[in-house]
Amino acid sequence: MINLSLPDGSIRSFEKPVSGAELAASIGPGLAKSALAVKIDGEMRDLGRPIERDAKVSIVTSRDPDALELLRHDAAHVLAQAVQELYPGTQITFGPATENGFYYDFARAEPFTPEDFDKIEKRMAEIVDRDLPIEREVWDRAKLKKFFVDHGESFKAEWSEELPGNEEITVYRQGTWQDMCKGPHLPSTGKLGKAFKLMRVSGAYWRGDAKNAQLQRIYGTIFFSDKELKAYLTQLEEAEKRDHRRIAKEMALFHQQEEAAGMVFWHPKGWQLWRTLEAFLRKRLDDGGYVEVKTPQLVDRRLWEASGHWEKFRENMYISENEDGLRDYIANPAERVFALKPMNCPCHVQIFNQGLKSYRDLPLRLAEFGSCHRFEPAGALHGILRVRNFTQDDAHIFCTEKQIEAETIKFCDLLRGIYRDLGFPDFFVKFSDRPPVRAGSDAVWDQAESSLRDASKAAGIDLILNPGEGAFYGPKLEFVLRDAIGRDWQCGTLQVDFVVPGRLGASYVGEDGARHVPVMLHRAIFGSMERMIGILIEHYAGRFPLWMAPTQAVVCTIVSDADGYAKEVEAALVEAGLRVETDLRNEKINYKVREHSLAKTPALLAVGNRDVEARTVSIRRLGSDKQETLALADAVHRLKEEARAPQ
RNA sequence: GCCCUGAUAGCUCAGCGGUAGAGCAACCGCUUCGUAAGCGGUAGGCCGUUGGUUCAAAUCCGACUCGGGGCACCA
Repeated sequence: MINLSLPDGSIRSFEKPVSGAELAASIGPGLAKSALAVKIDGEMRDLGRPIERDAKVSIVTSRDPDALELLRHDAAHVLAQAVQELYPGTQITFGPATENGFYYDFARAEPFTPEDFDKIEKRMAEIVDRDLPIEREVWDRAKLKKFFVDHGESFKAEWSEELPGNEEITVYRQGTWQDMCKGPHLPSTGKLGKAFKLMRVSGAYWRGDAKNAQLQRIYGTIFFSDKELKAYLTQLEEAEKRDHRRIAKEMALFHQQEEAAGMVFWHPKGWQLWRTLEAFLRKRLDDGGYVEVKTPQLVDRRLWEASGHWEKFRENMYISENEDGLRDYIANPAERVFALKPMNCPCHVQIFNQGLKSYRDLPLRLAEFGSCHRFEPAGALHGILRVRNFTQDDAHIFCTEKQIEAETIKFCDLLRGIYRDLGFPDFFVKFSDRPPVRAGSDAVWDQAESSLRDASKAAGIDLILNPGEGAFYGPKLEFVLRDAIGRDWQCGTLQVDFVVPGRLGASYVGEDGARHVPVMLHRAIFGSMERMIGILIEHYAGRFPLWMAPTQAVVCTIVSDADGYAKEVEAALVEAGLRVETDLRNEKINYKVREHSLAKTPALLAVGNRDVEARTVSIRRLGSDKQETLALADAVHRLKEEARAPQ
């Protein structure tokens, strides 16, 4: 007797094992039809497999949040089948579901182009119409290897060899096509539906390694309904409209050009935004007990050798010619060679090292808006989100081991407040531990990792583990914020470093009168000014809150008779500290409203003859077509209050 | 760096073997108007660079440069 308990609490008993499909049919014909899979004690299984033991079961339909992943994985298989039918000789490799859809990686000499998509989509639809049953088979390892070798599937053959020996190896068959796969899958290709679309083709490496063969990856997405697919495509269009490069052009914030690839030419409006954010952050740092410093861009190789950067980070550094102008530092290793700083930490240690420090000086928090250069591969560059010259809102906290916890808590509080005030109430934290290439002994890493973990716990922060992703000198916390359309961006960081201070000879005199090496906490909140500005542009779609907006208000005249008064209004707003422009052009108010609205100006102040007479202004706020007429002094007062940066 | 894709006026884009096009912006007039485009005119291009095919190339082919989407890398 097998007892299966259903989500509603009822229990169904069967004489012998039943399949998920039979269970669904026993509950009702509607459910049998919409059943896609079954969850047995929370584990998703094929509908056709017998349930052999007592368990909590639930029938998975398209309403189950986990069903989408199933659908997408199946779509990847159908894609692969369609491609192999259309392009014989193409090898299959992997094809998982992803967050937004699915992909499948193929090996084929001829490139796929987006022009092939129509054909492939049609064939996929055909396979859906064939409604092929999807069957699970358990295969013997040797048979599997031979099968793949015989069928010219060298990648699959390679992979089949490496599967752990104790695992059951399953093959899923749909019609004449099959793939080695763990499953689970839908009962038949007909369940897929046709709300799918192939999105793009790109390169990918076999097993994610650039040393391996290059495969062709076809991306697609699928939903249970056309309506959801359409909504997703609309959302993509929305995201494209928010693209910071597009908005930057529209709002004249900055530009980039090939003579300085990966760097930014800030225009007046963009630089104003930068200055506003820098001032906002600087105030918080001042209040938070930091002292600001400024250190050199170009620093002798010897310092980078001492810090370990020359060894661990040199590939990413810009190396200069030496002092005498000799370019060939390889032929003249004794000559002095400089490098543009890729990080600020070694320079901050130099400041720490000036003069004898006592434990009474700790914690010492040295902050810098430090401009760093890193050589990034051309393909990695992306607008101002990924650049080669960026300005870190960097700081290094020199402290004792005992102070790590208190400093971590203090930092998390500071960061939380800043993210909230920028408009990002939600963030999460990743914990990255020791990477394969690193400096420092295992004992030091053990200590660093456990201090950081304990301190995070004390700060009330939940950590998501991110193994092997730490910096070469220490483990780190990475703060990831979520934007207005649900995308995640890694910005802040806190890194514990027991290595670099010692290497660079930092020490302080302790209570015991002996010399000790301080711990250094590397930390950033924005991460980089450039990147944060890019994120803010996309988050707000250029419609910044008043305090951030480069131009906060434009005074628009309705008739030229109001020109003199408009200048007076402008002067009053400037006097109140607002960033204002005046539009005296001989254009209709409709035209001016449209133009300044498209330019995303937060406040428009229209003045006509009535306003000249009554000393009023009519305010129209971005995003609303309502107007409000106020006495000039009231309008100035109100805007001034609202334009104040969050305190 | 690798794969796909693209490059035409300041911007957005059409043209895809036969004399280079539109809208917006710019400039010049007219228009003074109360909340998302008033009217008319003028000017603006080595069709990314470079080889080739052709009677003829923005258009077809190759190379290169740069942009975009991914991969890898990463703040």
